Amino acid sequence: MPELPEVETVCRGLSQTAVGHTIDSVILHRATIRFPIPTVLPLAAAGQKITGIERISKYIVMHLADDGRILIHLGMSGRILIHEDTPKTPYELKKHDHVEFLLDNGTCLIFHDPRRFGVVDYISPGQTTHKLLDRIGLDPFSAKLTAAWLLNRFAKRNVSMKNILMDQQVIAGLGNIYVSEALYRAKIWPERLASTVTPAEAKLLVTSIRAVLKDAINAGGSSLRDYVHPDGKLGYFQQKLRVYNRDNEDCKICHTKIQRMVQAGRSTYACPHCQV
DNA sequence: CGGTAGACCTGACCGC
DNA sequence: TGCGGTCAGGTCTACC
Repeated sequence: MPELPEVETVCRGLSQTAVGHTIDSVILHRATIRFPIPTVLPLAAAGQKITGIERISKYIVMHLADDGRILIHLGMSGRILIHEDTPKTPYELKKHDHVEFLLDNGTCLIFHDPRRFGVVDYISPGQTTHKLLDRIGLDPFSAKLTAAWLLNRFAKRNVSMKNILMDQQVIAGLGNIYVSEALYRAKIWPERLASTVTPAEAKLLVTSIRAVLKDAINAGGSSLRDYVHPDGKLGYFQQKLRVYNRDNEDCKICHTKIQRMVQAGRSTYACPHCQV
Protein backbone atom coordinates (compact mmCIF):
# COMPACT_ATOMS: atom_id res chain seq x y z
CA MET A 1 0.00 0.00 0.00
CA PRO A 2 2.74 2.37 -0.80
CA GLU A 3 2.37 6.03 -1.40
CA LEU A 4 4.39 8.47 0.67
CA PRO A 5 2.35 8.08 3.89
CA GLU A 6 2.67 4.31 3.80
CA VAL A 7 6.38 4.50 3.13
CA GLU A 8 6.76 6.99 5.99
CA THR A 9 4.88 4.61 8.26
CA VAL A 10 7.13 1.74 7.26
CA CYS A 11 10.20 3.89 7.91
CA ARG A 12 8.99 4.82 11.37
CA GLY A 13 8.43 1.16 12.14
CA LEU A 14 11.89 0.27 10.90
CA SER A 15 13.47 3.09 12.88
CA GLN A 16 12.05 1.62 16.06
CA THR A 17 12.81 -2.01 15.41
CA ALA A 18 15.94 -2.06 13.30
CA VAL A 19 18.13 0.97 13.95
CA GLY A 20 21.05 0.19 16.20
CA HIS A 21 20.93 -3.49 15.37
CA THR A 22 23.27 -5.47 13.20
CA ILE A 23 22.35 -7.46 10.14
CA ASP A 24 23.42 -11.06 10.71
CA SER A 25 22.46 -12.21 7.25
CA VAL A 26 20.50 -11.38 4.14
CA ILE A 27 18.81 -14.15 2.19
CA LEU A 28 17.68 -13.60 -1.38
CA HIS A 29 14.83 -15.97 -2.12
CA ARG A 30 13.94 -14.36 -5.42
CA ALA A 31 16.30 -11.82 -6.94
CA THR A 32 14.33 -11.22 -10.13
CA ILE A 33 12.08 -8.31 -9.29
CA ARG A 34 11.79 -5.14 -11.38
CA PHE A 35 15.54 -4.84 -11.48
CA PRO A 36 17.71 -7.77 -10.42
CA ILE A 37 18.68 -7.54 -6.77
CA PRO A 38 22.49 -7.28 -6.67
CA THR A 39 24.02 -10.56 -5.72
CA VAL A 40 26.60 -8.72 -3.60
CA LEU A 41 23.91 -7.52 -1.20
CA PRO A 42 24.10 -10.44 1.26
CA LEU A 43 27.88 -10.28 1.50
CA ALA A 44 27.99 -6.48 1.66
CA ALA A 45 25.29 -6.15 4.30
CA ALA A 46 26.21 -9.02 6.61
CA GLY A 47 27.77 -7.80 9.85
CA GLN A 48 26.75 -4.20 9.22
CA LYS A 49 24.97 -2.22 11.88
CA ILE A 50 21.90 -0.30 10.69
CA THR A 51 22.65 3.28 11.65
CA GLY A 52 19.55 4.99 10.34
CA ILE A 53 16.43 4.82 8.22
CA GLU A 54 15.65 7.60 5.79
CA ARG A 55 12.71 8.17 3.50
CA ILE A 56 13.47 9.79 0.16
CA SER A 57 10.11 10.32 -1.52
CA LYS A 58 8.77 6.77 -1.80
CA TYR A 59 12.16 5.15 -1.30
CA ILE A 60 13.32 3.60 1.93
CA VAL A 61 17.02 4.04 2.55
CA MET A 62 18.67 1.86 5.16
CA HIS A 63 21.99 3.35 6.21
CA LEU A 64 24.74 0.96 7.21
CA ALA A 65 27.72 1.53 9.49
CA ASP A 66 30.25 1.46 6.66
CA ASP A 67 28.22 4.14 4.78
CA GLY A 68 26.77 1.59 2.41
CA ARG A 69 23.04 1.85 1.85
CA ILE A 70 20.21 -0.51 1.10
CA LEU A 71 17.59 1.08 -1.14
CA ILE A 72 14.04 -0.24 -1.15
CA HIS A 73 11.00 0.78 -3.16
CA LEU A 74 7.71 -0.98 -2.53
CA GLY A 75 6.22 -0.57 -6.00
CA MET A 76 2.51 -1.29 -6.12
CA SER A 77 2.25 -4.28 -3.84
CA GLY A 78 5.43 -4.32 -1.77
CA ARG A 79 5.55 -4.53 2.02
CA ILE A 80 8.10 -4.86 4.70
CA LEU A 81 6.99 -7.33 7.29
CA ILE A 82 8.59 -7.15 10.69
CA HIS A 83 8.70 -10.46 12.49
CA GLU A 84 9.98 -10.86 16.01
CA ASP A 85 11.71 -14.19 15.72
CA THR A 86 12.00 -16.49 18.70
CA PRO A 87 13.07 -20.13 18.85
CA LYS A 88 9.42 -21.03 19.39
CA THR A 89 8.06 -18.85 16.60
CA PRO A 90 10.49 -18.88 13.72
CA TYR A 91 9.31 -16.99 10.69
CA GLU A 92 7.52 -19.18 8.20
CA LEU A 93 8.37 -18.16 4.69
CA LYS A 94 5.36 -17.18 2.63
CA LYS A 95 4.77 -16.84 -1.06
CA HIS A 96 6.34 -13.67 -2.51
CA ASP A 97 8.76 -13.22 0.41
CA HIS A 98 11.71 -12.25 -1.75
CA VAL A 99 14.30 -11.03 0.75
CA GLU A 100 14.89 -11.77 4.42
CA PHE A 101 17.04 -9.58 6.66
CA LEU A 102 17.93 -11.36 9.90
CA LEU A 103 19.01 -9.00 12.69
CA ASP A 104 21.06 -9.74 15.79
CA ASN A 105 18.10 -9.05 18.08
CA GLY A 106 16.04 -11.82 16.50
CA THR A 107 14.05 -9.47 14.33
CA CYS A 108 13.40 -10.65 10.82
CA LEU A 109 12.58 -8.08 8.15
CA ILE A 110 10.90 -9.49 5.08
CA PHE A 111 10.57 -7.76 1.74
CA HIS A 112 7.33 -9.15 0.35
CA ASP A 113 6.05 -8.15 -3.08
CA PRO A 114 3.55 -10.22 -5.10
CA ARG A 115 3.69 -8.12 -8.26
CA ARG A 116 7.44 -7.61 -8.10
CA PHE A 117 7.29 -3.97 -9.20
CA GLY A 118 9.43 -3.05 -6.22
CA VAL A 119 13.15 -2.42 -5.99
CA VAL A 120 15.86 -3.64 -3.65
CA ASP A 121 19.29 -2.27 -4.40
CA TYR A 122 22.63 -1.93 -2.69
CA ILE A 123 24.58 1.32 -2.84
CA SER A 124 28.22 0.87 -1.93
CA PRO A 125 30.05 3.28 0.44
CA GLY A 126 31.75 5.39 -2.21
CA GLN A 127 28.83 5.65 -4.57
CA THR A 128 27.45 9.18 -4.78
CA THR A 129 24.99 8.89 -7.65
CA HIS A 130 22.09 6.58 -8.28
CA LYS A 131 20.04 6.15 -11.42
CA LEU A 132 16.72 6.17 -9.56
CA LEU A 133 17.43 8.64 -6.75
CA ASP A 134 19.07 11.25 -8.93
CA ARG A 135 15.97 12.05 -10.93
CA ILE A 136 13.36 12.49 -8.25
CA GLY A 137 11.83 15.87 -7.53
CA LEU A 138 11.01 17.82 -4.38
CA ASP A 139 9.74 16.14 -1.29
CA PRO A 140 6.25 17.50 -0.51
CA PHE A 141 7.43 18.57 2.94
CA SER A 142 10.51 20.35 1.63
CA ALA A 143 10.64 24.06 2.42
CA LYS A 144 11.58 24.57 -1.22
CA LEU A 145 8.09 23.56 -2.26
CA THR A 146 6.27 26.88 -2.53
CA ALA A 147 3.48 28.25 -4.70
CA ALA A 148 6.05 30.22 -6.67
CA TRP A 149 8.18 27.14 -7.28
CA LEU A 150 5.14 25.18 -8.43
CA LEU A 151 3.96 27.92 -10.77
CA ASN A 152 7.37 27.99 -12.34
CA ARG A 153 7.35 24.22 -12.86
CA PHE A 154 3.78 24.29 -14.15
CA ALA A 155 4.42 27.09 -16.64
CA LYS A 156 3.94 26.03 -20.26
CA ARG A 157 3.47 22.43 -19.25
CA ASN A 158 0.84 20.98 -21.53
CA VAL A 159 -0.27 18.22 -19.16
CA SER A 160 -3.21 17.78 -16.86
CA MET A 161 -2.92 18.58 -13.17
CA LYS A 162 -3.48 14.91 -12.38
CA ASN A 163 -0.59 13.84 -14.52
CA ILE A 164 1.88 16.50 -13.45
CA LEU A 165 1.28 15.68 -9.80
CA MET A 166 1.88 12.01 -10.60
CA ASP A 167 5.24 12.98 -12.12
CA GLN A 168 7.82 12.10 -9.50
CA GLN A 169 10.38 14.35 -11.15
CA VAL A 170 8.32 17.38 -10.10
CA ILE A 171 6.96 16.49 -6.66
CA ALA A 172 8.15 13.13 -5.41
CA GLY A 173 5.80 11.22 -3.16
CA LEU A 174 2.24 11.63 -4.34
CA GLY A 175 0.52 8.66 -5.96
CA ASN A 176 -2.82 7.84 -7.48
CA ILE A 177 -4.85 8.11 -4.26
CA TYR A 178 -3.39 11.28 -2.84
CA VAL A 179 -3.32 13.20 -6.11
CA SER A 180 -7.10 12.91 -6.30
CA GLU A 181 -7.39 13.81 -2.63
CA ALA A 182 -5.06 16.82 -2.89
CA LEU A 183 -6.78 18.22 -5.98
CA TYR A 184 -10.14 17.86 -4.28
CA ARG A 185 -8.94 19.83 -1.28
CA ALA A 186 -7.37 22.41 -3.57
CA LYS A 187 -10.62 22.65 -5.58
CA ILE A 188 -8.79 22.07 -8.86
CA TRP A 189 -10.34 19.92 -11.59
CA PRO A 190 -7.88 17.11 -12.44
CA GLU A 191 -8.08 17.68 -16.20
CA ARG A 192 -7.06 21.33 -15.96
CA LEU A 193 -3.78 21.97 -17.73
CA ALA A 194 -0.91 22.71 -15.38
CA SER A 195 -0.14 25.96 -17.17
CA THR A 196 -3.57 27.37 -16.26
CA VAL A 197 -3.13 27.20 -12.49
CA THR A 198 -3.31 30.57 -10.75
CA PRO A 199 -1.06 31.76 -7.91
CA ALA A 200 -3.95 31.46 -5.45
CA GLU A 201 -4.62 27.91 -6.57
CA ALA A 202 -0.96 26.99 -6.36
CA LYS A 203 -0.84 28.30 -2.81
CA LEU A 204 -3.87 26.27 -1.78
CA LEU A 205 -2.46 23.25 -3.59
CA VAL A 206 0.76 23.30 -1.57
CA THR A 207 -1.13 23.36 1.71
CA SER A 208 -3.59 20.74 0.44
CA ILE A 209 -0.84 18.33 -0.55
CA ARG A 210 0.82 18.62 2.83
CA ALA A 211 -2.46 18.38 4.73
CA VAL A 212 -3.56 15.24 2.89
CA LEU A 213 -0.23 13.53 3.42
CA LYS A 214 -0.02 14.58 7.04
CA ASP A 215 -3.51 13.28 7.75
CA ALA A 216 -2.68 10.00 6.09
CA ILE A 217 0.58 9.64 7.98
CA ASN A 218 -1.24 10.27 11.24
CA ALA A 219 -3.83 7.64 10.36
CA GLY A 220 -1.13 5.33 9.06
CA GLY A 221 0.62 5.53 12.38
CA SER A 222 -2.09 3.41 13.89
CA SER A 223 -1.88 0.90 11.07
CA LEU A 224 1.74 0.12 11.89
CA ARG A 225 0.49 -3.26 13.03
CA ASP A 226 -0.38 -4.05 9.45
CA TYR A 227 3.28 -4.35 8.72
CA VAL A 228 3.82 -6.74 11.59
CA HIS A 229 0.74 -8.84 10.93
CA PRO A 230 -0.28 -7.83 7.46
CA ASP A 231 -3.86 -8.43 6.44
CA GLY A 232 -3.32 -7.28 2.90
CA LYS A 233 -5.98 -4.62 2.63
CA LEU A 234 -6.20 -0.85 2.60
CA GLY A 235 -5.40 0.76 5.92
CA TYR A 236 -7.53 2.82 8.23
CA PHE A 237 -7.21 6.00 6.21
CA GLN A 238 -9.42 4.40 3.61
CA GLN A 239 -12.29 5.76 5.67
CA LYS A 240 -10.77 9.21 5.51
CA LEU A 241 -10.62 9.44 1.75
CA ARG A 242 -12.94 12.13 0.46
CA VAL A 243 -13.07 11.29 -3.25
CA TYR A 244 -10.84 8.33 -4.06
CA ASN A 245 -12.83 5.20 -4.83
CA ARG A 246 -16.10 7.09 -4.19
CA ASP A 247 -17.46 7.06 -7.74
CA ASN A 248 -21.13 8.10 -7.79
CA GLU A 249 -21.18 8.76 -4.05
CA ASP A 250 -22.04 12.17 -2.61
CA CYS A 251 -19.45 14.90 -2.29
CA LYS A 252 -19.04 15.54 1.43
CA ILE A 253 -19.28 19.29 0.82
CA CYS A 254 -21.96 19.86 -1.84
CA HIS A 255 -23.52 16.38 -2.25
CA THR A 256 -22.89 16.32 -5.98
CA LYS A 257 -22.02 12.83 -7.24
CA ILE A 258 -18.29 12.17 -7.26
CA GLN A 259 -17.11 11.43 -10.77
CA ARG A 260 -14.58 8.82 -11.85
CA MET A 261 -12.50 9.37 -14.94
CA VAL A 262 -9.44 7.75 -16.46
CA GLN A 263 -6.23 9.70 -17.03
CA ALA A 264 -3.08 8.08 -18.36
CA GLY A 265 -4.78 4.76 -17.78
CA ARG A 266 -5.38 5.37 -14.08
CA SER A 267 -8.54 6.21 -12.19
CA THR A 268 -9.10 9.77 -11.05
CA TYR A 269 -11.92 10.89 -8.77
CA ALA A 270 -13.24 14.42 -8.43
CA CYS A 271 -16.26 16.54 -7.58
CA PRO A 272 -17.57 18.28 -10.73
CA HIS A 273 -19.07 21.07 -8.63
CA CYS A 274 -16.38 21.87 -6.05
CA GLN A 275 -13.42 21.48 -8.40
CA VAL A 276 -12.98 23.89 -11.28
C1' DC B 1 13.13 18.44 -25.59
C1' DG B 2 7.72 17.31 -24.10
C1' DG B 3 4.23 14.05 -24.00
C1' DT B 4 2.14 9.46 -24.24
C1' DA B 5 1.33 4.40 -24.74
C1' DG B 6 3.27 -0.02 -23.38
C1' DA B 7 5.62 -2.87 -20.45
C1' DC B 8 6.49 -5.34 -16.23
C1' DC B 9 3.65 -8.93 -12.60
C1' DT B 10 0.13 -11.36 -9.40
C1' DG B 11 -4.24 -11.57 -7.21
C1' DA B 12 -8.96 -10.26 -6.23
C1' DC B 13 -13.35 -9.72 -7.88
C1' DC B 14 -17.44 -9.96 -11.00
C1' DG B 15 -20.53 -11.77 -14.50
C1' DC B 16 -21.53 -15.66 -17.15
C1' DT C 1 -16.52 -24.57 -10.07
C1' DG C 2 -14.28 -22.58 -13.92
C1' DC C 3 -13.16 -18.99 -17.25
C1' DG C 4 -12.41 -14.59 -19.15
C1' DG C 5 -12.38 -9.81 -18.42
C1' DT C 6 -11.21 -5.81 -15.45
C1' DC C 7 -8.95 -3.52 -11.98
C1' DA C 8 -5.24 -2.46 -8.36
C1' DG C 9 -1.39 1.88 -4.08
C1' DG C 10 4.30 2.58 -9.48
C1' DT C 11 7.38 4.09 -12.83
C1' DC C 12 10.87 2.85 -16.37
C1' DT C 13 11.55 2.48 -21.31
C1' DA C 14 10.56 3.11 -25.91
C1' DC C 15 8.39 5.64 -29.11
C1' DC C 16 6.06 9.72 -31.50
